[in-house]
Amino acid sequence: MATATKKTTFQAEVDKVTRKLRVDIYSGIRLPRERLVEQDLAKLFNVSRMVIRQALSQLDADSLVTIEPYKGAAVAEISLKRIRESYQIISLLEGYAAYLAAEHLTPKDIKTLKDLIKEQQAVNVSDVQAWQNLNKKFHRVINLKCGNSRLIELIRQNVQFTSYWFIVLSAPGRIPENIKEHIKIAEALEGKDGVEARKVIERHIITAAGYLLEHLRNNLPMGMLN
Amino acid sequence: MATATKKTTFQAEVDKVTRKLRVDIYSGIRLPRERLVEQDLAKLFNVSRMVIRQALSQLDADSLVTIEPYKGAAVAEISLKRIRESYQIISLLEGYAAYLAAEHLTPKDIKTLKDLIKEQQAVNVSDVQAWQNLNKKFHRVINLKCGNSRLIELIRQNVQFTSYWFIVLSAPGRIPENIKEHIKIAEALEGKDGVEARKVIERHIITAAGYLLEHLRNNLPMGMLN
DNA sequence: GTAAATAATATTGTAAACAAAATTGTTAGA
DNA sequence: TCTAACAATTTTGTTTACAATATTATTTAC
Repeated sequence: MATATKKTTFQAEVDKVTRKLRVDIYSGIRLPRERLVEQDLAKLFNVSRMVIRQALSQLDADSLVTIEPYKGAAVAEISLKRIRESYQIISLLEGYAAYLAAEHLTPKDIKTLKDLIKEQQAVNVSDVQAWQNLNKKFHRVINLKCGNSRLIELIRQNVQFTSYWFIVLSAPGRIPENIKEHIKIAEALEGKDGVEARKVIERHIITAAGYLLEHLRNNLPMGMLN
Repeated sequence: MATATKKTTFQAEVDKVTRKLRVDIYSGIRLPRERLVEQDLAKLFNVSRMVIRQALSQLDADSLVTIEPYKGAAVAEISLKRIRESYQIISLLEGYAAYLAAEHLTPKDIKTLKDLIKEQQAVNVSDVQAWQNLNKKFHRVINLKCGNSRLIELIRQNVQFTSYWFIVLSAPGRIPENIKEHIKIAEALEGKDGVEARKVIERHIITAAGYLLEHLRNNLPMGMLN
């Protein structure tokens, strides 16, 4: 699967189901502890039970669901500890990617970053989805130029995490500050100052995580976060 | 699987086969491009074909084998690019782990590190396996104290890579230098200087990777590395 | 003899049948 | 009414049989 280029129809179905379930979990349509019964899902998606089993197994590997023998799959719970750890890792990986990318980014890339910042400034504060997309695009432009394909893959895997509904919903208050930091990052990269870009990105992400955790502590019901 | 605590006998068999195949590949008993035919392996290990399928699928996720639809599994090839990228990531992760661990390491941990260094100094230069083990132990003591369980898991996954036979075999020449660097790392950590420990570890690993790549370029037959 | 076409075989992919375990429901006894 | 034992049902786990595809061998036409 890691390198698979061709796909069988079975694998295509698995991918489709996996993606759909992933989105459902990230967007809060399926909540933590909700049971995921194979036969039900098979009927729902009109696929064989083996497709569902495979999909659930993948989501388990992503820590999005938990599987217990003879008990089945359930949407995984989320802990503050887990969130803290993930953001720490993301800041490390993205900071380093920016450091590496500084040498590879073309004037055209810098232009793209600046354009994205303009778009971000034009976003309505209440449109968290739009902000989320532009934020991801900004970081992706940088990450993709780091020159280390495995690092790119690692970032991709870890960054998915930030699509969780409770994280997206926590964004609005800090959008202006985030944009200011994006400007600093773009400036550092334009000057090919990888060390500075790294510093700013690491602080950027850790700061965001700090506010996020504070917000979650205050606003999410006990039991939601285990 | 990620969180699975209890295991069914089927899963136990899968794990066993996976481990065995992994060791065989890392140790060079099974070489790149070698086909892994399900039925043959099933007979060899005295397990059902599905056990083998599952095991191969896991190894595929680890990039140790490649699977193509209706063609089957084969031991994955290794590229210099892949090696370079992996070491870059390991240096990043372990450097950061050391930075974090500096605050958590106890005097007892420091003692353990110093004892390991003494053991390393006593190792016979030709006993690469012994050196490899002591080297891994040294780094593990530090990593385990970083306080971020996901980072520990990430390191565990990426570090496995260094068990490849051609990497282990490349070690002997640089053992003394490595020990000197270990001493510097232990000193930095004893002084709770996380920033310094990080710097030394990053340089330590990148330097080792540089020599390794040079060595491989000169000593491995073309076609071995794709 | 060579190359294309076709058959035979080997190998992987998938679904469906069956087995094992957990969960729920029911009954019987106190 | 409560609990313990047991039966019924649901759900997951695994094997097995078969289908799909690729590979190799064989035949046939030139």
